[in-house]
Amino acid sequence: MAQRIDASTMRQLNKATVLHCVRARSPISRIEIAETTGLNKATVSSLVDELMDEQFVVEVGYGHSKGGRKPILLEFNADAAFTVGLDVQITHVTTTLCNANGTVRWAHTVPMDMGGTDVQEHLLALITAQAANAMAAAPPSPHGVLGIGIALPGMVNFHNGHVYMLPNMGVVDWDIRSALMERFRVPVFVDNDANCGAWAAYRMNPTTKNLVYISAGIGIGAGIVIGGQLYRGSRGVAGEYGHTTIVAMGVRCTCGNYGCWERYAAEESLLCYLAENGVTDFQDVEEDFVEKVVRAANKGNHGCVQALVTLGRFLGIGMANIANTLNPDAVFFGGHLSHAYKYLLPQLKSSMDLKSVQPVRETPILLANSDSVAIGAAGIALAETLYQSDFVEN
Amino acid sequence: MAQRIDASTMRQLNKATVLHCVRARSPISRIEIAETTGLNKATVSSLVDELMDEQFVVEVGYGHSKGGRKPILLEFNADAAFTVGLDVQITHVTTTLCNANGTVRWAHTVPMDMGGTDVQEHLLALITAQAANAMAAAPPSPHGVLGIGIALPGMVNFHNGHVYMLPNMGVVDWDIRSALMERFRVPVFVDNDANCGAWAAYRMNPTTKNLVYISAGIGIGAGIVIGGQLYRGSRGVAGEYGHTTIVAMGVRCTCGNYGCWERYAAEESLLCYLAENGVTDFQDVEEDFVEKVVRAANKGNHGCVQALVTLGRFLGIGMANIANTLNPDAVFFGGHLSHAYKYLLPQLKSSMDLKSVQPVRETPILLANSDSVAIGAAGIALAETLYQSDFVEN
DNA sequence: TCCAGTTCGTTTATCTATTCAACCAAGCTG
DNA sequence: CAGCTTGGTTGAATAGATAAACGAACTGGA
Repeated sequence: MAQRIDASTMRQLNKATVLHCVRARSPISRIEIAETTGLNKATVSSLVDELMDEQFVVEVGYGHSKGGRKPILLEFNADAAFTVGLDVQITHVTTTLCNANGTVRWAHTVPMDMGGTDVQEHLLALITAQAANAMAAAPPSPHGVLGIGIALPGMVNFHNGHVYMLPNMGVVDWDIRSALMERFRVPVFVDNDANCGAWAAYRMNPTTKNLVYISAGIGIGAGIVIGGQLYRGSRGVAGEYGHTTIVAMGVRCTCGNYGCWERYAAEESLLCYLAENGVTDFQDVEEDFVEKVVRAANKGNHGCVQALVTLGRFLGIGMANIANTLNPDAVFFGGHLSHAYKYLLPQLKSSMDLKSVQPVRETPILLANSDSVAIGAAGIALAETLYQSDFVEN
Repeated sequence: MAQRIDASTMRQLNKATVLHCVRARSPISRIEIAETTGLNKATVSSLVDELMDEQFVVEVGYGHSKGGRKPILLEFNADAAFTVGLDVQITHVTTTLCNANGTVRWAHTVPMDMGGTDVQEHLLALITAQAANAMAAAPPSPHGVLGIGIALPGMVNFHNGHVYMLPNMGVVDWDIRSALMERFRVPVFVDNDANCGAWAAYRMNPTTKNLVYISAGIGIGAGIVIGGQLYRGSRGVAGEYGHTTIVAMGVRCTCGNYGCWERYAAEESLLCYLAENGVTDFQDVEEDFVEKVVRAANKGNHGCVQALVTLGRFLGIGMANIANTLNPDAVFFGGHLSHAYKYLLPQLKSSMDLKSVQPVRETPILLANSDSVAIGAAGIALAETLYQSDFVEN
């Protein structure tokens, strides 16, 4: 229950509103904040004072006079606090140090050699070492590193920090969050990689309050942002689009069912389509598989182009399904396969146009930033630690 | 922007919290409210006073003493206000008068004869007459009838009150809300029938904060409740599950695409499956089509049973897709086809079990109440007019 | 029957945070 | 430089929540 409001929570909320306003519209004067938020200018002054004490807001100079005293311009001091974000993939781990605006201040990628004995111990050691590096790289700041966010390629329950399953890593039922919390003095958060990507997409496009981030690679997952908040579902596993049926009675999937989307639109599917088109250069989904296919297509290899077109068509079917059901402001396309966007995007857009109901036809499909998963992981840690300035709407 | 909080909004919110508490836990004493909400008992007393002035809360007697003064028990006065809800279907219109708890106090169903000349004028006249009847049937109450909610079978934008399209009625692009607002002195709200069903399902199961209501009949639509709020999407057309592809390169749909879910799991599909199983008694989707098939199945007609099983299987595929992607607390099954639940439900459950990823396998599939759409329409009108007690969490 | 102890609910004083109005600061315009 | 305008601060007024004291009503034991 709770949800009661007393004077101090009222102030907290208003302070968050002011901070949000500064963040969104900086540089901005106190008067403008008062106008946009509806708060009295006296209140704004007092809240800004507090925020300046906490060094989240700084005065950066004067604006132009409109016939009277010049306004003092305020800005969000993004370097007042940092968080660390890790993107754990099967082949490598990317670690970023982001400031409170989600700007990357330090980044590092190391390969992942899963050859070891105990996968879990290996993962823990790797994550611990990388996060420690990032924390050490943080410049001096008033609040330091607030937390660590970790994106994992599998089913993860954010709320309890449990891994349901990491396919391709052979990990099942693991309380990774507790294991990591012991190793750091700052809070640790774990989430699905697609959720992290979705969060990054939202933070970079704050007006896009409803969006879906598709992570297409070895599998297909999605992160869903609704009303400016990550929607994780009742058990934290929303967004498992990979195993939705798009071809009833279709090809058998590793999950035991038939006709799953990721059986038709993931990396391994591309391998099939290549074979169907007479391209036999690729035997396996190796490290730079997608990039190599794109390079071949660029050189005019017709089979590669055709395979990519087929893949795009099936990817588009699933995306149209998403547009029809969730009617988001935009769909972001990420994951390893997004490196082939040049060939895939036209197919995706045409599927969206053909397959979706009229009002959602123009749903934009946008290419996600390649390091957005790690940035999003850091962003989730930020949102969870820094007071919920995101609780407050635009 | 806005979202600022001052003393009076604080009080409003706390008042809503108290009302919510009374509604959820009645009969309840002031002390218990203070304990569950965290508010001070003096504050609770004062807020309860106000709510009693407004007659939303009444004292109903005394509770048992715990060794001291007996607590005064409070209850929500559900009959303090009413709303009207209409479920407009192709064959008939159901009108309900509901109190502030969503309890039906008056209901009436009239057939819809679409034979007339101007469909829109006809609809307006019918809706106006029925709603007026319902309002006249309202018993005397302190707040009277607060608003009217109308569930329409098609694509509707709740926010601007526009109809995108009512298939089977031949209506396109119609500002029905404005037309109706002129005719009443209370606010009118229009929404998709599935959204109304979803809202009713939520109000009857307030702990089920994330749910999907499937309306399967001539077409298939869904209403989505996320975090205790209806999710309508960016353009108000979320939930168009009927035209999601479940059989890529499958049978052609009326929408122009191939393999849409509602091509495999709506009423007309049942007709096909009947024919495939040698049942030729049914030529068309007439009034009581589904009921008749069920009756025949009950009498042991094997072809009818088989057809229903096949239908259930395809319905289940789509439901599993929903469970995988939205991971709701429950899926509610409504619409005309739900009359065949006896034959469909086992298939649905088995599909859910087979087709969905592990953590969502036990997602319950519940049969929706048959008059839930009209009740939900009234409920939406209530939520929009009565102060947003639903803004407040449990 | 009376009194101590307990619980429920109200009343009064205090505190916190917002707002309003007055005021100072610093610019522009003529 | 005077008059006006805008930006920002200060102090009184106000609204609402809380804490503590108090009254009401009940239980149980002597």
